[in-house]
Amino acid sequence: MNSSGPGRPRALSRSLIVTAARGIAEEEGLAALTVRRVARRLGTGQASLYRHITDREQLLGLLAAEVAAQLPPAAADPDPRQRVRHQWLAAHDHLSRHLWAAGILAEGTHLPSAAAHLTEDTLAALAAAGLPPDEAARTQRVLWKLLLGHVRGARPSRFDFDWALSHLLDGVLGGRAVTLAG
Amino acid sequence: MNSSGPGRPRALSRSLIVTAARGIAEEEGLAALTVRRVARRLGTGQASLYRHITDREQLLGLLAAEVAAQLPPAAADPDPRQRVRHQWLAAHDHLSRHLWAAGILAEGTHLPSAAAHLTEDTLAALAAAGLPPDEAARTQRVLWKLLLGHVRGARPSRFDFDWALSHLLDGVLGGRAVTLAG
DNA sequence: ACCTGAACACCGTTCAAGT
DNA sequence: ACCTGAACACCGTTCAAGT
Repeated sequence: MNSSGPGRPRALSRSLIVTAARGIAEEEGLAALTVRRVARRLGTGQASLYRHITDREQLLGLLAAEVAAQLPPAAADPDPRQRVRHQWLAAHDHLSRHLWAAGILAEGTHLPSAAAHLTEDTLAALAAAGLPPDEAARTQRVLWKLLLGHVRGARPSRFDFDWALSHLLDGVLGGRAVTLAG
Repeated sequence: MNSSGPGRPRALSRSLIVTAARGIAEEEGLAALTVRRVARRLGTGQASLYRHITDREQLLGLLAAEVAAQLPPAAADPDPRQRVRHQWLAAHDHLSRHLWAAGILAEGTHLPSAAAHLTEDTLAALAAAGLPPDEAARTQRVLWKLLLGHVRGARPSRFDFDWALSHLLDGVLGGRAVTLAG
């Protein structure tokens, strides 16, 4: 019984707002996510939200950070190339399930920091595959752009993404062997 | 002297609307491009525009088609791989100069048809490089996604795009030699 | 001291009233 | 017959008035 008692009219909080906003985004997309709709869903006046968030932009950032934090962990494949491939395919699938968040993540200046574990896992795997740090960093940036390019906009294709991902890794890692000794 | 005489108050047309709209988009971005702003720039009532366009969405489509039609022609390099690379680098530069159009092109269902010559040039070059038609078509789709992914959103890098483009072409064309005889 | 209704300055689009 | 002012149903955000 976690229903609020009759003497406890409402307890608005940032996390309640984020949850309500995410519900709208998941159900009806980003365009339907208006401040007024969130307030209506929570049974509050629209002005009340501004006690807990500074503006709509910040709210979108919070939502995108949540989705980014739920990006999949590293795959278990012993081959680092396949480890990268599988983690990014899983990332593709995750973002495909939350398409509304892709646009926010793409504009975000510092938001990919919420996807820090994906970045770190990728850099580690690419290093294990013998790629120098600067090329690994560039590859990681490019994978991110490739993923967002595939997931946003019309006619997304998981197959095309996998194909591009594989060929890009082939091109980058080339004939590079997984050398166990330095 | 092409100033309108005093007895000729206005002659609104679709192309006048598109020109005015593009001016606003180039100067202040897509967010500033409102139907009312276009009307104000033309000295008309906002309702009058709807005699020549069906809605804002259609207007955006017309603008994006214009930008797509101005994508650069094929480069002159004798090596098909370099021909593809240089045409897509030029396409990157063109779209970078008209960033506001990238988003519209990305959503567009049929709009890439306005970029038909880029598609055709690329398919021809990839065929000349020995790629079978289905792989060439996939490569072309992926290049488009890669370009839009790079150009939209934060921190675009021409260098990263070139790097990804080159490595992708390497991965796709592999050791494939340019065979002159079937 | 805290909350929020009503207002402000915008949107895209429609339609009845004007010429 | 053609054009368009004013209205409608929305926005995000602010602030003065209410408890």
